[in-house]
Amino acid sequence: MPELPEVEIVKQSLKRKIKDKKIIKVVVRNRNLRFKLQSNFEKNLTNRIVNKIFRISKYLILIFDNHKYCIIHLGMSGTVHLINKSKKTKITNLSFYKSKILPKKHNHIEIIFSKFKIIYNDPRRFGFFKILNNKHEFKSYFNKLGPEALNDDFNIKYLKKNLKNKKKNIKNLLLDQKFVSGIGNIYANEILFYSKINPKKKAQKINYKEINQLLKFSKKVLNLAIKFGGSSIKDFKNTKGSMGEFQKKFKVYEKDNEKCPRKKCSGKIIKIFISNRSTFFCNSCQN
DNA sequence: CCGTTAACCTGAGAGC
DNA sequence: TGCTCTCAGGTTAACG
Repeated sequence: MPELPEVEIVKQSLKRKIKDKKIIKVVVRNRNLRFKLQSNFEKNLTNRIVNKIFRISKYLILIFDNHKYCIIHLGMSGTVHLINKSKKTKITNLSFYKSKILPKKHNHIEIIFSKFKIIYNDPRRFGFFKILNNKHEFKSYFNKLGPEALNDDFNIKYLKKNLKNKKKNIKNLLLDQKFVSGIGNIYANEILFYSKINPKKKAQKINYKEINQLLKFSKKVLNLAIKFGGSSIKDFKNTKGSMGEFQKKFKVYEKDNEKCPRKKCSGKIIKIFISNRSTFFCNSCQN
């Protein structure tokens, strides 16, 4: 699920449900996520009240009443499900996989509250949960991340200063979380299309006009995706408006062989691989 | 220091 | 039907 907009939607949904609620019990079925789950994980969460829940780039962060932190990363295939205890109804289903029924064998963690529970499901196990003991650990954990794409410190000054010495292509740079955090493969492709920049272009050759375009569309595309509830989210209830439909707005992602969506462009969307990641762009207007 | 590649995992879909 | 191969929204250790 895991680019910034999808994680934001998960956060919003969770926040409404679990803020100020007490965790009664934690059940772990498989500790072998991307990093082995800490042995004191269950103990650290049990009987804790969730005081705060927020997001940093692609990470979810919970702060408990004892001032400890739990950070969550969804990896490639991690999904969070809220299930009401009484009716056994699934009130959210943030599902990457198209199958309606979630394979139970990948329900690795259950966090149980009094009236409902949260299930973490992750077939590929690239996601992880980690307890941080205090503010210092929290700060040092996140200081390796670059500015978040939606934040004010991802700005013209930052790009002017930091693009000129980068020899790698702009697409890889947008995916580099140490350079800018929150953007993943879908939105990197989309942002470059809107900005009319070839994904193979060397970052140091990005000119001033393109810097402005990149900034403008990074923020526009991510905000629009949040507005539409992220991409590929199904059965998403308890939210306002039409949600989880941004995949219908894709301009280039998985649109190879289609005509360029720009009316005045006669180009075609082509697919290439850049560092083993699928890359989609118009062979005419993204030069 | 830099940039690229391989590796971590499972499941879906294509091709034979 | 079943086998093999490729690909998937992420990150990072290891390498040149």
